[in-house]
Parts: sequence; structure tokens; C-alpha cells
Amino acid sequence: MLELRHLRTLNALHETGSVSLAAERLHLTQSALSHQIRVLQDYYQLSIIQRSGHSVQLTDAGKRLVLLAEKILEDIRVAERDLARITQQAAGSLRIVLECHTCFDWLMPIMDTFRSDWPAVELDLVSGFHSDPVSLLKKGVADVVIGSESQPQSGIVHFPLFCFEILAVLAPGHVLGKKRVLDAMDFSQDMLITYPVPETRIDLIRQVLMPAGVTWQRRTAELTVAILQLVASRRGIAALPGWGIRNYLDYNYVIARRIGANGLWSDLYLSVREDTASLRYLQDFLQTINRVCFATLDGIKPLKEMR
Amino acid sequence: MLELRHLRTLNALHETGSVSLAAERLHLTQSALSHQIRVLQDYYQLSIIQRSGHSVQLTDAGKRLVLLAEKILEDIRVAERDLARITQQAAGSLRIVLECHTCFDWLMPIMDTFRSDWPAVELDLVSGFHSDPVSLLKKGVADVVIGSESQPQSGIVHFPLFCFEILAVLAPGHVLGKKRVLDAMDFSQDMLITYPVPETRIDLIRQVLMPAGVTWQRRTAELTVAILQLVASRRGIAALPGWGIRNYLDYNYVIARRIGANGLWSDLYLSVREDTASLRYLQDFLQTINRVCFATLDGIKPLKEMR
DNA sequence: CAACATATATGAATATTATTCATTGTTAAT
DNA sequence: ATTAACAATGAATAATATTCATATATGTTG
Repeated sequence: MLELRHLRTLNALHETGSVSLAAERLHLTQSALSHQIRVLQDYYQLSIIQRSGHSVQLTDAGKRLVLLAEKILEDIRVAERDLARITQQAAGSLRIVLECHTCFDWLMPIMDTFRSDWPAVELDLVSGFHSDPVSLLKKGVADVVIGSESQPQSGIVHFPLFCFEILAVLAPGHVLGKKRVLDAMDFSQDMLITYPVPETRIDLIRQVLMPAGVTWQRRTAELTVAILQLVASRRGIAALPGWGIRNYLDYNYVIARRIGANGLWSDLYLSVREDTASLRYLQDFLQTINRVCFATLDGIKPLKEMR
Repeated sequence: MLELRHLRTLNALHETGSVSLAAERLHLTQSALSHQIRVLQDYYQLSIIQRSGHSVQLTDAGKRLVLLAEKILEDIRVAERDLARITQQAAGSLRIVLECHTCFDWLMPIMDTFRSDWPAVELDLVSGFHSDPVSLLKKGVADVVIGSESQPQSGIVHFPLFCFEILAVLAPGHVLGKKRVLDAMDFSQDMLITYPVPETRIDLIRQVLMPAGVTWQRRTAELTVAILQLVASRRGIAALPGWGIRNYLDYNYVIARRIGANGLWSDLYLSVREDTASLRYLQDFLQTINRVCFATLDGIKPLKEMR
């Protein structure tokens, strides 16, 4: 019999176009999904996906079910917000600390959505830089930290968001563009352009340059566009998340290269106090981030569960 | 996490107003439902039902979830019809034999619904009387029998519909109206008014009068209204399903009494050939009967699974 | 074209969880 | 007060979703 789990699977299948990727996103194995699909096809006596060479494609029947899934899952989200409202669980505050500067890019539209969905929740960004963002949760100054912290601490819950690759960004025609992959040494010649945050907060420096003993020169800029302008005008090179520069790459405003053979990857978590973790609107906030980010950001990958 | 099973339960809970009755209708135990409700309440951290004395009542949150359930379950029905259409499983024929005369009453509106839902399925009633209706299935003359047959036969599948009580129908002020419960002897004085079918097809005769060795006088009428007219004008008494005479009872056109201490009950099954059983539109037909009958017919009870 | 990497399918084993069973706790009726 | 009807609960069981290990299929690469 049809179950919501199947609809969630169909949805992921539709967005990823692959059983394995969909499985990862749902934190299940590829096998589990394969079995689910089989059950569905047996139940309805029709095929839902078609193997076209290497990946899979949804059949017309599959597409119809995806349509159903989208509708139903949205209806459920709406109903759950109503439930929260009915039981007085819809009011509160969500003061967010952003450890990752670029994250503004995807967080902005999500905040807009959230504000209209939860008008009674005060949504704010806690500005300024903080050496230990998670401590702000304990102090009660903030409610949510979006960052790379995942060390278990009593009273704190870390929800995994996703992991993404940080790419070196160069001006078109830059000599390093000839290389397919850059290494630590390649950063010793050019000016490194970063956000104005401490060195230890910059993954490239902490994970690549410092371990390799390479020295560097740095200048800062507040906004992503400013950094890209400097790079494009050959004032230096930068290291930014792949999804943050997609548009600029498409227009050949800048070019990007992998850092190190396996790439430089960064994990993103959403951390809250334990008492915040079970709030309906926090759960919805999380769900929205997951849904929207995986649907709109390129090249991000799911992260293992861990709290 | 919320599952469709919970929504089906909420729905049944809403319609029956009782955990036990809802459980029966879903062919589950009362305990199973009780556990389901508990899980839901724990998950959402709110109460869905409230024990008001003996039975249960839905809270506002519960009512919101019922709304969700109705919407979602209807969406699924629509989608499943679309699936059938997409995969060419939406055309065929459904020639119905009605063993129980009164069943016209509830079948009519269901047939209307079905016709608009499945325009490519030829829906017909096979007229006339048949000593062995199920044999018509094997002969290929009919596709569905609605009757009391439930004996396992190879190649035939019996789906249980519901069971209902057959009541004695009297004119208001009839002397037998003084009794709370009638027995076989009470039928020996008055004219018995029935549909024009063989005696063995009349539950009152087969199960009450014949076993008791009572003799009776009988006259027939084609339509339920005609039978009721005769009863109301004191030409005799009848035995009809409770749900078939509800309106007439409400207006005091006739009165009804139980037959025997435990009442006279009749079981209704829908029988098809094995190859018909898995057809999507047959499944939908069954679902519709169940849904509509339990929602609109008074005093019917679920039947045990059996095929 | 072989060898390999990648992606999906499948059967058996396992883990999870829904349901039942047996029982207790409530409430209403007689 | 006693009983009947209904709901809740904990433990046992049954059902089934998921994983694991492996096979199969399809591109890719040297």
C-alpha cells in the first residue's frame, strides 16, 4: 500500500534523477530505495522508473506520483503549521548566528519564506563576529548557529545540513587556470581575498595553507560580489563555495578550480540548544533549509546524521 | 513520523466517534488504534482526542488532522485513477448482479459517482432473478455479484462489505408494536409483504419462520416504497434492512421492531472472478462502496476479512 | 577490448516497528 | 454495588522496512 515514505522517495528521485543520490539525501541506502520502488511497482502493476542507460528516468506514471507527492507533502507542512498555531507552539524567537559568510546567499530567501509561514516567530540575524558561536546559544543571546561545529556538547544539538566544495576562484586567463587542480603552493604568489574574519575561520588557510607551511598575503572584502570583482580585476584569488559563484562562472566572469586532489570540502551544521530542538518552527526551519538548498544549490551533498 | 495509516485512522475516528468502532472498520484491534494515537500525540506533542466520558472526541488539533486526511486521501484516489488511465487500465466492464433488492437504494448514487470517475468502464446492472448468481461470474455473463454468498470457490474472490440488521416493519399503532422484540409466531397472523423473489432468498423466512415451523401468508411488491405503502395502510408487515427505512421511521410513516433477541442480521459480500479482483477500477469501486456506505448508512457493521 | 568504476537490482539477514494479546483502569448503566 | 462497555498499557509477537553482501548492467579509461 502507498505510504508517505514512498512519496518522499519519489520526490527525492525526481530531484536527483538517481536512486543512489536520492537514497543519500533521505539518509537511506540505495538498496532500501530500490526495494521501495519495487514494492510500489508491484502494488500498482506498472513501472515507475525506467533505466535509461546509467541513470533512471521517471515514467509518466512516476511523474504523476511525483505530482501527488509534492501536493501532499506541502499539504502536510501547512497542516503542521496550523497544528502549532492551534496549540500555541507557533510563537517564539529564532536569533541566528551565521558562521559562514557566504551562507547569506541561500539563507536570505529561506528567511523570507519562513517569515511569512511563521509570522509570530521573531526571526533575526545576530550580527558581528564571535570566536565561539555555540557559546552564544548557552548564554541565551542566540537560538541558532549555522556553522561547521559538530562536536557533541551537553545541552547542544547539531543537525547536519550539507557539505559543499570550496573552489579556488581565478580571473579568466589567469596562469593557474591551466592547472586542473591547485595545491597549497599555488596560493603563495597571489593576494588571497577573503571575508574579514580571523584566519582560523577560513578553511583554505586552516586546512591547506597552514598544514603545508605556505605563507600568504591577504586582503578582505565584506561582500561576495566585492570579492569576485577583485578577483575578476586580477587583484588576487579567492576560495568560495561552488554554489556561491555558479552564476559568475556561467557568464565567464571568473573561473574556478579544485583545491587538492579530492577537493576542499566543508560541512555545515545547524546547532541549537536542546530545548529549541523540539520546537515545531525550528523543525520547519530545518525542513525548509533542506528542501530548498538541495533543490537550488548545485554540488552540495548530504551529511551523515549526528547530534 | 506521520504516515497515511494515521490519516486513515483519524478519518475513521472522526466518522465513528469511537476508538473501538474505528478499529473494527479498519480491520484492526482497538489496541492498535490506541497505540497509533499515542504515537501521534507524542510526535506532535499535543492531544488529538479527548475522553469525554465514555466515548472520545477530537480536539481542535485532531479536527485539523482530519481535514488533512480527507484532502490527502481524496488526492490519492484521484491520482490512482490517473495512474490507471495512464497505463491503459481504466477501461473494461462491470456488470453487476444484485442479490439483495433493497441494495438498489445505496448502490444507485455510488454508480453515479463511479460513472463519472471511470467513464471508460461500462457499468451495468444484470436484471432478472438468478438461482445461482455466482455462476454468472464463471459464465462471463456478469462481473460482480453483490449478495450474501461467501463460500470459498476456486476462481472466485469474496470481498466482505458489511452486515446489517433486518427489522420488522409495522404500521404505527399495530398491536405488535407493543412488543419490543418480535418472534417467529408474531408473523403467523399478518400478511407478509416481500419482494417477488423465491422464499429461500428471504432471510426472515429462511432463518426464522422455517426453522420455527411457522406458516405464513405472502404477497409481493417490486419496490421498497410499494412495500412500505402496503405496510402503512395495514395490509401486512414486512422485514427490511434498517438503513432502507430510516426516513420512513423518522416521519413515523411506519415503525420497526427487532426480530429475535439478538436481531436478524444479514451479511453482504461483493464477489468477483479472480481476474477481476486486481483491476484498479474494481478496487476503486470497492473502496467507494465502503467509504460511502459507512458514512451514510446507519446501523451497518464491518465484516471479518475472508476471500 | 579488457579492466574498472559506477549505478541499480536482488535475496537473505537483521532491525525496526506495527499489531495483537492479555490485562488494567475508567465510565456509565442497572 | 455490580456489571458491561470502552479505552489505555506493557509485553509478546508478527510483519515489514532496511541493511548487508553480492550479482548484474552500463558506461569509461587505459
